[in-house]
Amino acid sequence: MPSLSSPNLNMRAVAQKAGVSAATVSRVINGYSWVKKETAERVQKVLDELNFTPNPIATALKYGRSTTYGLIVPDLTNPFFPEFLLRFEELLIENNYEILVATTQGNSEKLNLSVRRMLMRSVDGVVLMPSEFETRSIEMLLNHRIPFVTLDRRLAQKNNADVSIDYEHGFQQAILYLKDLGHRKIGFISGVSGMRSSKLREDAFKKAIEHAGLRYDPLMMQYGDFIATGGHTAMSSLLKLGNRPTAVLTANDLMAFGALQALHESNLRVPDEFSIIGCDGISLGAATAPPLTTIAVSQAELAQACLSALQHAKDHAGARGAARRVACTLLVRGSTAAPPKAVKRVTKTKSPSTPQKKVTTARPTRK
Amino acid sequence: MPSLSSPNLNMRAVAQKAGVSAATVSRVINGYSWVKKETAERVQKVLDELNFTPNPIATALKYGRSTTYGLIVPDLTNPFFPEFLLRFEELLIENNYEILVATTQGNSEKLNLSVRRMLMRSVDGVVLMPSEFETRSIEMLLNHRIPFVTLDRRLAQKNNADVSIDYEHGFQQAILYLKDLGHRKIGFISGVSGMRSSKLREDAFKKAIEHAGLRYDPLMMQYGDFIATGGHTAMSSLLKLGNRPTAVLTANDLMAFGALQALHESNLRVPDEFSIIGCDGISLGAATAPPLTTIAVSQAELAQACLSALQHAKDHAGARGAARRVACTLLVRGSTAAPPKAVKRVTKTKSPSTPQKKVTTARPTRK
DNA sequence: ATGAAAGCGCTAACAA
DNA sequence: TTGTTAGCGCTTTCAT
Repeated sequence: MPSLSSPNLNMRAVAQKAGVSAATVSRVINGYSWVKKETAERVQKVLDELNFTPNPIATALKYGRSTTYGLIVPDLTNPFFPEFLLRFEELLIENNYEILVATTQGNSEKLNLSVRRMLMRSVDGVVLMPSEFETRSIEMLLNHRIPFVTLDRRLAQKNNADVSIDYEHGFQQAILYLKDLGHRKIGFISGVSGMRSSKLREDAFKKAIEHAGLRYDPLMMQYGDFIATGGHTAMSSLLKLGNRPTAVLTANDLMAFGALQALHESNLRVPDEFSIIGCDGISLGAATAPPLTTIAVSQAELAQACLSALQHAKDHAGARGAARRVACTLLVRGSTAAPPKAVKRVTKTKSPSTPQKKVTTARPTRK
Repeated sequence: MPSLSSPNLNMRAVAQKAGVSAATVSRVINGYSWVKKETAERVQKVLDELNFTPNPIATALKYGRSTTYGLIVPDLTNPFFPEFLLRFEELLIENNYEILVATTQGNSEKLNLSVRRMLMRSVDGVVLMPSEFETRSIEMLLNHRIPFVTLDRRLAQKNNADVSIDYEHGFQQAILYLKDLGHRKIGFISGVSGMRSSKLREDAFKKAIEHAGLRYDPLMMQYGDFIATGGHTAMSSLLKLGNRPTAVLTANDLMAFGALQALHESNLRVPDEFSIIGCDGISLGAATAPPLTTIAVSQAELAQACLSALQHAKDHAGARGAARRVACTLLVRGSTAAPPKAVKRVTKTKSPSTPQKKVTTARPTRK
């Protein structure tokens, strides 16, 4: 059952109706070879008339490509990934590609299984977003010469590109913004300790702190788990600190939710008494009380970068994929304000290094 | 490229290695026909050794079935749907099925397109979750004899089953629970006016109110849009009411988030001054401040119901699918408590009809 | 009980 | 410029 209107319609039928051979129809559809203009038009007319689209399954069998990309994510419960999927889908349907989604839940067995599923379905490429990798699954991809893109691995080899998020910039904006508001003691809730994706954001945080001329205090850094409960726990610890921070950044939005919750339970009012900045820019961040200020990754850009990396790989089989970077920018919503007692010390630093207007991006705050 | 370890491995290769014909290998794999036990075992050994799985694309082309189900959802931004996807995936991978996901964004053009995509890929069935349907897309499915399951349509025809959520029970639990806490004025934030899915929950609400011996007041009902902003607006309206409610139910969790936000902005403390109950039971509901009490749908059951409906359709082609019901139960977290000034009027109603203990389900509250 | 052969719908090499 | 043919990997009559 190939095409839409009629349950049975194939190239031979089209060919017959147009008075040509199936091969010619194929040529017209794929735009290859030189088909006489007249013939092409005639065929095209029938094609339109019948609203015919070649059966992708037959093409997949014959030609090798399945016009399907795989997407392997760690966790569909974190809205970041569904939101990526959404954007990725938008891009792919334009090209009549489909997506095969698989979830790993941070489980390496499941990662292997997912990769196998992808191979079995002959995907043309895979976007690999799990936080932790495993050599074996990568090797399977490599063996089968399936192009793949990783996220934030900062590592590329043959048939393999990497898209990484430029946290440095986003974190710098965030820290400068907080500093301008008067914050001096800024904490950070990282992800799982030792995880590469945590490290990246930790480093960006430290760098931004130093870049802003503030002192990095290891006590201000807590580890979480990339989900809300971890953010909650980490924030509770931070609040117990003698010399506690007045503002906290988190390595993702989910943990910021948990942090918000912990603050609420401690009767600390956000943003008046405490400021929070998340990271990711998930749309639900607009729905917290107060709405979450966050370092937002452009999902549209991310999806585009992944897709073009995959397409590039197709056209340059065997070549090492380029590393691509995607920006992230501070999105000011409602969880940030000046600290309770604004630091009175005469500001020797240059006046607002990054004026809020400039920093605020896109989406309007609801307020 | 069929199977995992070696990029090229097909049935002929297996057959050769086992000293039989491809046909026999096929028979062994599919368990059909009577293959001599000895032969079967020998083939099986080679199969295991080579870790061979038949190429699903070839099977799809030949046999018609693609071992793929389609899932069409309205909105991946509402965690309810990714969470369903998660469960559905869990179920499907066991059977070596894959999922094709499509999003409609409430757009009927996109719904049509999605159904087309499904047809083109010869899916074996479709789970249709969009809030609004369009005859055309349903007809396409019907024409092609593709089994499909709808959600909350309460309508089944040939090759088509319906799974519906038993809101009545959940809403009753919620209302009784609130009543026992002392609430008498309970509001409701519905979905988009006129939408079937809104109506269902509205009716469940009204019924529950009356069942609890309370009076249904139309002023206490506001329409939202199934996303947070709508919940926010609706809650603001409700708060402006002269005789405002002390507790509010919402038709989904996302709107409860918005409601929570509006309450926060009005400086009303939840749950001390106002109670909120959502609907859906998305996991992020545990991460709000305070954690959201909600009427939780069992996603595992829902996924299972959809799958078995689809499987049933496969085995009984042309038959009308049965209607299935999935339960939902009150999940008490932290957004509900007695109203500010507990109603002193001597309770004539029977003592706590549904004690909280019994009502509270599963997941522990963080507190 | 097993094998040979045809064919699902498409494309690419080869012929014409 | 176009048509004929073979074959992608599998399943399934039809022979044997």
